[in-house]
Amino acid sequence: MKKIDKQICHVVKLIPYGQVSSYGRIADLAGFPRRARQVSKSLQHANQNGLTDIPWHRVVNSQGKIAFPKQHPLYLKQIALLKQEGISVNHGKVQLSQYLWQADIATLVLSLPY
DNA sequence: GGAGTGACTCGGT
DNA sequence: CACCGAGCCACTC
Repeated sequence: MKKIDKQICHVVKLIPYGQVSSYGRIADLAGFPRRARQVSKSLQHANQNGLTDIPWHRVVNSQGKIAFPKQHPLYLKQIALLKQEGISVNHGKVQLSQYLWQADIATLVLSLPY
C-alpha cells in the first residue's frame, strides 16, 4: 500500500461518528492538496480489501451529495450507514452545514504515529 | 509515452 | 437546482 493511501485512510478514520467530510478536505488534511480523486480510489481499494475499520461512508463530495450514481449498489448502502449514525439524507445528500467535520489541530496532532 | 477514465471541484450559465 | 467545461492527478492499457 502506498504512502498516500495510508495517510488518507488514517485521516478518514478520524472522522467522528455522526459527521461527514468531503474528498477534497480529506486530501488536504492528509497533506495531498488537489487529490480528491485519489481519495476515492484509496477508499475503493480499502473497500475491496475488506478493511471494515475505515468509515468510508462518512465521505461525500463537496456539495454533500453521495458520490455514487443512484443505481450503484453502494449508493443505498452508504445512505443506510449514514442514517444509522443519525445523519439525515435527503435526495441523496446531507446538510454539510449541520454534519461537516470541523477538524481541529489537536485531533490531528494527537493522531500522529510515533 | 499517449489516451482514456473516474466514489472530485469550482466557476459559469 | 441542473447541466457544462475546464482543471486536476494517479492509474491502466
